[in-house]
Amino acid sequence: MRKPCCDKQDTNKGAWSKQEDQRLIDYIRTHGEGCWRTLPQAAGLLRCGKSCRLRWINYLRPDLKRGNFAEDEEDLIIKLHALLGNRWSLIAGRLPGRTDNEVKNYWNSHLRRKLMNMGIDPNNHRLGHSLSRPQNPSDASGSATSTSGSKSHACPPPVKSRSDNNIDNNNNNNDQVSDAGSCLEDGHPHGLLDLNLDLTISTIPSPKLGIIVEEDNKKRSELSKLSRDIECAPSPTLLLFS
DNA sequence: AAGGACTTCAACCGCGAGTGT
DNA sequence: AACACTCGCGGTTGAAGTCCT
Repeated sequence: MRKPCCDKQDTNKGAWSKQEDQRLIDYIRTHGEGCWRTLPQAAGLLRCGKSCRLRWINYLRPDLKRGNFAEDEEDLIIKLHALLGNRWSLIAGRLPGRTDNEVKNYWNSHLRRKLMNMGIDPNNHRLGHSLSRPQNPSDASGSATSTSGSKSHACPPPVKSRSDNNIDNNNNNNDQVSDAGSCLEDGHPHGLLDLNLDLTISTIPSPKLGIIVEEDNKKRSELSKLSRDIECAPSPTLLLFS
């Protein structure tokens, strides 16, 4: 049924060359983002649109802040993960210059382990006792490699809902924000947590970022909406980092 | 110095949502 | 209403780099 996103035999795969990067940058500079399906041909790239989009978003965008995560960014990711679970794009939306892929990788390679070292279960942000039931036998040592890390969900994602619509789908529905075991699970009656949801590292003002800021505001309102619906016990990490 | 184990991160894949026809 | 198509997301993979013995 679904057409493949690209004609696989005619496309390059793997690492991008400098020339490819330059072509993509040049094209987007003159024509702007969007229409990823037709972009590769228009830009003279032997890549599928998806690949171009990913390369641009995760690597070439001029507003990207590359390099190590600052401590406040780490704290914010941990807080937001406690709140939102593995919604990397939402989390990244609160970190100017960071991408969902970057945040996801950083979580899996650094922050998971950091939390585990602190005796906090990175999946549900609770202290000790619930610390990782091993997801697979080989992971029982507790060492979190990035790959096994991303495979594991101590609190398995419930019904998979890609859109954040279920954020809006309120009330009588436990899986509002339950994937990856945010603090909303585990059946305890929770008191209302006074979460500070203005969880954003201040944005560097830039005219180029107009669209991004607008997008960010959209996500912010989603998040605020979410916060209204949330009843959540203070998770240890939220307490630790607040 | 060598090579195996482990870690990192760019890139790919498959799926679901949204939208147009 | 049903289908086709594009876009965006989260999970996963694998090459390259680093560490350890």
